[in-house]
Amino acid sequence: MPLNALFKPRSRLQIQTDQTLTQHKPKYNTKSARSRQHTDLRFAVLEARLEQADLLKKVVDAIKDLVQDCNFDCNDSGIALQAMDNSHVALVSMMLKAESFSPYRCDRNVALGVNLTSLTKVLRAASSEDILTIKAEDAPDVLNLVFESSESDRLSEYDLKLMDIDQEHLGIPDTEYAATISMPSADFRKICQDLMLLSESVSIEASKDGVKFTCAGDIGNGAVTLRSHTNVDKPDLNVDIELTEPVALTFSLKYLVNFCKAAGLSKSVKLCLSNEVPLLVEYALAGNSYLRFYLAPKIGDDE
Amino acid sequence: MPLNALFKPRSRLQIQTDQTLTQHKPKYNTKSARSRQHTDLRFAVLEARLEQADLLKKVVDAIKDLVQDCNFDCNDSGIALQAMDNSHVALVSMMLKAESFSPYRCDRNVALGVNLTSLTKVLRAASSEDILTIKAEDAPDVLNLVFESSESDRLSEYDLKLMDIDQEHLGIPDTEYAATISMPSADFRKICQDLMLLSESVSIEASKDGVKFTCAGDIGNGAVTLRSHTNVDKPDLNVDIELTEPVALTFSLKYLVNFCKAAGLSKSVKLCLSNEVPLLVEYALAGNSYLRFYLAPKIGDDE
DNA sequence: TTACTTGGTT
DNA sequence: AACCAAGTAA
Repeated sequence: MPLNALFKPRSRLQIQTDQTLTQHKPKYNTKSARSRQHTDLRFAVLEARLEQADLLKKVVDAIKDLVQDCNFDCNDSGIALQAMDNSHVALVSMMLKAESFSPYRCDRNVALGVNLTSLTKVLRAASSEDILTIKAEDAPDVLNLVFESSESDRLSEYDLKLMDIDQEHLGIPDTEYAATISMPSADFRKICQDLMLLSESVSIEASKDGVKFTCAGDIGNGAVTLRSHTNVDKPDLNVDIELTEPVALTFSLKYLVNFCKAAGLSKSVKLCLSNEVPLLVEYALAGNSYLRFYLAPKIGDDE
Repeated sequence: MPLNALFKPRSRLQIQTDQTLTQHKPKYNTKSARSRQHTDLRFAVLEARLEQADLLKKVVDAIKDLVQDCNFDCNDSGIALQAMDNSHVALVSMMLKAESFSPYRCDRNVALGVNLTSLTKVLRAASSEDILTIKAEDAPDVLNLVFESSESDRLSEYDLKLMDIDQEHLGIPDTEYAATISMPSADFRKICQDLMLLSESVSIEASKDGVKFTCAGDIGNGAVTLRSHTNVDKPDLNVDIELTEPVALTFSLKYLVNFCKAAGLSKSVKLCLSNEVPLLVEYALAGNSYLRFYLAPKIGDDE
């Protein structure tokens, strides 16, 4: 079931799937071809400094296989990104709050249409320890990224061309989930990777004192059960389950494994489930920022 | 611009490019087909022992994609190799001095025409830690390579058939370069690899206190600036610039990335630039040996 | 196409 | 030193 059936598009009709699929080649903004020397002289509407370039590298790494092109929507509260994958089964929602930067300034709302493959190429040039500053002008045709090595003996500056992206924006309702599971992100990744060797889909079953991941495939069946438990010394390793009613839903493992690329961003992951509603997989980041993935459940014959 | 226009051929006219291109299939010497058992009984004109087979492996790895067949010119001072790539834009010049071997003996000048792909196959059999001895007879039709494991519990012996190679030999003039840059070879490799994702060519701009590598491509522009700095503790990481006048030249990144395969041979690399003259990329090896690459700059419309 | 080996990165 | 990616060989 596509996500659109579960989330209502906020402003426009669903994008033609064909159109989405043929958008592989970036179509860059064709405004005046300003030479890069002029960048500094124009007024930067956005300027955001990230102590660790690593954060953006990992975020983009985690979503670039789901989404090719998308807008980074910047305003004074931070940088947001929302995009569906081509098949409209998964949705990525990223929020990098202003508090995650030091400093952060955005004088005017601006949408930066970025091809994530190109952004990956640029970010590859940043070492994880580099300090990253991103800048954009008003009505920008490039995104400016500056990497400084911590010893500041190297300074790399890249201008990434931007594109106009016609983006569907879904309204994501605030949901009271029937079950909310917190668990170590590495464990969730391991479970999904292990079960994917047996089957294409996994059933996640939340009950009062545990979560059970089960799958059935040609070569056999698998089931991993985690019991909720708390260790005050290592809260990252806690398995915590909040439940209003028991839930069992089935999801595509391919997507879950994909989401798990974000495991490097946070020691802990939160899974939120309710019947008839997409699964929410949330990685909390420092400064109230987050990376969220939504995945429509498989229902009926889909399984 | 081909290198021939910048370096004068020393003794013969330029090889027909077609001829060079059709020499892909090794044409082996067709002297008497002596059986390998006799090798030991004949007088070895050349005998050179290398403590680390690794050195030769890395050298050959670094040049085998540029050059298919070439002569190893051996005399009592060492083993030299000089060859242009097929397109005559790049030139490799290797010198393994006698001091780099222990021991080294060469009683008579001898040119060993080798197919580098074949040599790679043979060297693949050597583990990096092996002791390598190469031997050749007078007027040889094979090159004899012996690998001993350092524990000397394994002894591998290979005879590589040699070929007659009609080789152009360019005279490389001693140039006073306008700029000589020493920098960590790993950094140079990283910069070239990163920028290659954006563009086919890079401009290298040397000024008094820094080097700037810039490129412009379809997805955006990139610029990496290194400031010269010295750290007595880690001289390998120094960025040092000797300059008589500022220079800015443009080069093909494909070739530079290729040269950077040699980064494993030395922690440091030297870039020498002057206007109208090929770039020299030098990896210094132990015992005054070296591996040098020359690359013709892109000029005018080439950029 | 898959598995392994090698090299690079953290 | 361990992990991850890419290239190569089967």
